[in-house]
Amino acid sequence: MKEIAPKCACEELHPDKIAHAEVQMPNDEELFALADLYKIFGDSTRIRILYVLYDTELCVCDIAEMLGMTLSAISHQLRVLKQARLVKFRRAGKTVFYSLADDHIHSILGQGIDHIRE
Amino acid sequence: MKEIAPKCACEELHPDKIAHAEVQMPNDEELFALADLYKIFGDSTRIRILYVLYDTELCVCDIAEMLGMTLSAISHQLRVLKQARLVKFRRAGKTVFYSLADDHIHSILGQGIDHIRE
DNA sequence: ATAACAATTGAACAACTGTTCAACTGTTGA
DNA sequence: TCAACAGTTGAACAGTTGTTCAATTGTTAT
Repeated sequence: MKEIAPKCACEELHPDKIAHAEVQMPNDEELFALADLYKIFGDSTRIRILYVLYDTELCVCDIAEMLGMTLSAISHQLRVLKQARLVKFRRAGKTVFYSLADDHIHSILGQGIDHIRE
Repeated sequence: MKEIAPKCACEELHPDKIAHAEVQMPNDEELFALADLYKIFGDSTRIRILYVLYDTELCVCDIAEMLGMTLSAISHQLRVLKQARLVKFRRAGKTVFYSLADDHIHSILGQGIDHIRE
């Protein structure tokens, strides 16, 4: 547990609370990783891509059409989603089909929409 | 269900998949709201604030001290968290104590850290 | 080979975001 | 009333991000 050097007067009023909070706090590495994950979901284009892939695979062209955006814009975002391992892909001839990387992504998306609708 | 006008050749190969995906997709309003929520979590300063508040209330000064940041920077981010209704606050004399808005935020934070650690 | 098509990539640009700094508000105690 | 302190706010700045455009890759069919 890290020692906190009190610099403001109010801090001395509740050092116990600070100590307690420090224990619960995940380490910085975990928190930065978590922020990075949420950052991916925090863009409407990317989250719309994830939802159109919710239960099917689609090619880049289809996604662009459904979202009313250019192939290039979608491809750039698919690259981000690919690097974050949120989607996987397979090539079939000229066409590349994308789909969600695993069931875990489903549950995150499911919880997300539950939160918004409640 | 929206009609999709096929513009690329590959789309005609699987119109059934497109229709299916369209049904599952939440509406745009919901998706933009969801992206906005994730955007809040997608900043390391804000997510660190949320985690130090995980099981206690703290004043702005304490949070700044624990995160090694200025009062001003923390105050700006607390404003964002306040507007998103993720934290609440109470004033006690010169000091303002912040805490998580409700238990629901706890469960979101909990799922987040589970995902990173698994 | 060559043309046509799906998709990717890099550079450039505008829009957005987070921190800093300085000025300010509100509360307390002398 | 005045000084000290906790916190807020707005402007400015640098850094980041998402889209567009043009050029390019890779695959298929002729």
